[in-house]
Amino acid sequence: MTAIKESSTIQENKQYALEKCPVTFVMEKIGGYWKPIILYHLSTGDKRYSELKRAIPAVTEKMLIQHLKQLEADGLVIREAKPVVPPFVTYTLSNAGTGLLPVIDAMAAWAFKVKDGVYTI
Amino acid sequence: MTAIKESSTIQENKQYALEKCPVTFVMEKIGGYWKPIILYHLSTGDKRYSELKRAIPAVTEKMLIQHLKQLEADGLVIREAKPVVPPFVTYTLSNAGTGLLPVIDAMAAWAFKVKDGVYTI
DNA sequence: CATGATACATACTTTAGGGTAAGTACTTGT
DNA sequence: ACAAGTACTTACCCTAAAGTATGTATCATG
Repeated sequence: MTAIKESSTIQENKQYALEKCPVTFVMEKIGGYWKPIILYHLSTGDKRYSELKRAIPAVTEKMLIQHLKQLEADGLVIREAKPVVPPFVTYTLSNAGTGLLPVIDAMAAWAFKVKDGVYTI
Repeated sequence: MTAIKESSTIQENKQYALEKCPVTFVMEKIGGYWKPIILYHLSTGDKRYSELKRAIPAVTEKMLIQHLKQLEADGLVIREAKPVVPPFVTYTLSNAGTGLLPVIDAMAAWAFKVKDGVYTI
């Protein structure tokens, strides 16, 4: 999690958008290149850290946990660690995370409509 | 529209996410602090450039136009200019743009659930 | 004659987020 | 004794997106 400089216009504006705009609120949670993909992989059931890593080969480990930590902090996923060695950690969608799935479906539906030329963009 | 350096990992990854993930595809279109807000203001009917400017006081003109141009390039809004002086330009949601409204509604619904404590995050 | 309103454009700066590379701790297998 | 697998962490760099500031053309009005 990168340090945030307090007092920059960009942060104030983000704050403004966050309060004024529920869409921005959602995008704060699922924005970031890998978050939707992580959410997608978790939508079919809980996964170990290493399973996610293998499922998304293009992501680096730093980005993977960074996003997992943010998702956890935002209450979208639940981390469970068994105190064994080697470590055994699983990530699961929370209720809030599961509640996002319809949103994701709506987005996917629109994307496929666009790709199928329904809208003649 | 900022110039894009081709061949950077971040661009390759964006490309990857774009192809693999319809959600990322959507967020490419409506990501950016002001785009959802602009879309929202256009959802109630077409607006002049200056009306948008006044409706969203926190946005700078550079950002406003930049996002409007991107939305236009992405086929979400339609720009219409009357050849008069002073200029008279209106922006309207296209069919594709209108098609996004259910997505936006779904996002807003989730956001309000979260804020109402439905999910106990 | 200069000010205001319209709808932009453009050069320059800042910063948040993403990426690279390397290291940590602990155990099992060879 | 050394590599491999687990789940991370940390220091540093690079860039895309956002922001600042200023300029442009045209006409109407005081």
